[in-house]
Amino acid sequence: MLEDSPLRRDLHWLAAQLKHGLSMIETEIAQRHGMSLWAYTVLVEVAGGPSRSQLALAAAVPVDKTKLVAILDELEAAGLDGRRPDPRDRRARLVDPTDAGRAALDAATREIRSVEDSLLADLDADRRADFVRTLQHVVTTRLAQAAGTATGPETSC
Amino acid sequence: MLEDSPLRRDLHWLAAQLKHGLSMIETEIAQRHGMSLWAYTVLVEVAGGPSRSQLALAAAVPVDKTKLVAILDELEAAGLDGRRPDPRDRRARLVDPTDAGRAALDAATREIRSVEDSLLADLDADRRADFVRTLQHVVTTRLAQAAGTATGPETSC
DNA sequence: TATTGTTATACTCTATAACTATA
DNA sequence: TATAGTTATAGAGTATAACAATA
Repeated sequence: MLEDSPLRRDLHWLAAQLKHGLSMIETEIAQRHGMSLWAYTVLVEVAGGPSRSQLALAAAVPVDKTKLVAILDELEAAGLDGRRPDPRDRRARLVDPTDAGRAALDAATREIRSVEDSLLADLDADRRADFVRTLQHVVTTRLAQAAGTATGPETSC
Repeated sequence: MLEDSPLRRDLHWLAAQLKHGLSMIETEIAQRHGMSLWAYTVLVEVAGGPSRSQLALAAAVPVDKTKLVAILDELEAAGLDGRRPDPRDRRARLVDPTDAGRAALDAATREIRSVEDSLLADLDADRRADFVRTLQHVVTTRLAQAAGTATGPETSC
């Protein structure tokens, strides 16, 4: 047998637990505001940038364009966003949030940030900043190298 | 709109990226040693403890007992573990690794640890220990509180 | 009657391909 | 001919229920 690693439970297990736990919590929050977590993720992008076509939106999230159709249907049925034809290209449809959509998004975002903040609340400011910075570094710099081109679309929710 | 959070990308997104990236990498490693990542996860438990029934194994991983059947079939077909009847209860079957199973497990584990270690390799020892300790703390202590009973079985792979 | 391992069934997600209307 | 959006189809993965053998 191999001797014990310094990582009691490995990084993969820890990341899976954290992701799964946050998914559960944030799914509940999103649903309380009338959205699935995927719909919340899309609405963040819809409200966070200029009016865009569904294709541009799909590239930004990122999510498959065929899946985006169902998500936008859900948001539209809940009155949280709307589609209108692009006057310059009648094939395309521009997506915009409604006022209710912006309100629901802000409320849900406040709750989600509050939960994520509270997870780190018992760390002092230095350790907390260090932790987040290190996690960002590992994900954006080291992981991209190690995984090569492996990390495509469809990574969350 | 809400003002920017100190988390550029939120914790959920970072955790999802890390988990997804490690899944891709470790799936490739496991398959190079003749296993799926689920089979590797089960084999870790099989080789890491005493001979146990499938039910005890399913509880330990954790994974559903019906799913475990298929995973053990895969391991058995690859010659990495074996099932034998429990002499004290003929309903139950005890699972043990073969010599080839232990060898494949050790080799795969070495590679997986190497990848996980290399992700943190450019951090000095203090920051690295701090990061892992904080992540373990957040997952095992803070997250369990916040998620309540939400984190059931089936959390990884 | 309850439990172990197994098989069968249904359900959810996702991935791919095909279709329409415009360009 | 190519592109934007949509719909339909197929596949993987998971969850639930039912079953045979044994306790």
